[in-house]
Amino acid sequence: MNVEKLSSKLTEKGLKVTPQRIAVLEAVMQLHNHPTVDNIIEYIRVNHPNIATATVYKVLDALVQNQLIKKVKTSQDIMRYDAIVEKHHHIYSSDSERIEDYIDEDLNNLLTAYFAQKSIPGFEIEDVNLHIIGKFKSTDNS
Amino acid sequence: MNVEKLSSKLTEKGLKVTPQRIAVLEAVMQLHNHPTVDNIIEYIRVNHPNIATATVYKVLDALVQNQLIKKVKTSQDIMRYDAIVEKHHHIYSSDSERIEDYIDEDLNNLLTAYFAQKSIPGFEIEDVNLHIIGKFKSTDNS
DNA sequence: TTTTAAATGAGAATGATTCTCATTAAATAA
DNA sequence: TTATTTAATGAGAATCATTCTCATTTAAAA
Repeated sequence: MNVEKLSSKLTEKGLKVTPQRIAVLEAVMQLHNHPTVDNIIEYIRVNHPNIATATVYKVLDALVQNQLIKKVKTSQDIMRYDAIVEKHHHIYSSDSERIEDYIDEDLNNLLTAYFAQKSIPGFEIEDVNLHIIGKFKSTDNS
Repeated sequence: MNVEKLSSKLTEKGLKVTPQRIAVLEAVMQLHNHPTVDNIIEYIRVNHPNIATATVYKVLDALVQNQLIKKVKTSQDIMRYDAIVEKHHHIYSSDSERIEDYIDEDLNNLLTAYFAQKSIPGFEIEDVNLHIIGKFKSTDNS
């Protein structure tokens, strides 16, 4: 995604367009493996060596607030981020920190239908997503 | 759950039975709201004022390793724990840190059936659980 | 342009978690 | 039961991710 498109995403949300915000947004989009803040900073500093750590954190917060990216829930105390806004689920490795996206329209439909029919008393559902835990069999990356 | 039962849970896993481990296990079981480590320490120190912070962390790790409790995935950088071992899902408040358990046998069956029929290439599923995000309507606690 | 309000940078501060290591205690063997 | 062994605990320091502060800079509006 080019700078113009990234800029317009920010503008659409009423956010000021700054080089730092472009860089962070681009980084989260390029780093497909649900990057940590460290991953993001490392990526950005190649082309943008002076960006402050606190700036990256503040930009990430702003992007999350405006739903341009999402936080990924983990069982660790470091935060990870996700640039995919399309409805999807996550596959978690049980023997590494690998997290993959899982897009499955049938599953979405199944869950939507299920909760259309079965509501939870005292609770208004806004979103549901499945966490799939297991082991990646292949050899390439884990 | 009494001390004998808690002890035998530890023994079954090959863990030494210590007053600290009993106390931590009991705390996580008593505190039903997916407590933070701080919640747990505060609870324990009432009857056990000298337990060290590091001990609580170490005991929690040991209990998680031995599957007597579970870590709860969150979008925050503090860890929360869950003493329920029964298969269940989680309801997350979108406007507070409240997390509730969601037990639904029909949903379990639906998901099991779905993934019995539809496998994920290169991945061996060990567990799936649903995260339900939304708003609690009631007034009591949120 | 000028103004204004917001974003950034640098480093200090915070706070959850981990580490270290001497001491203590649980489980096992005698 | 007592001695032995091995692991767990306590205390506080250390670490590390994240947040805060505030002076400076910059984007966008006037």
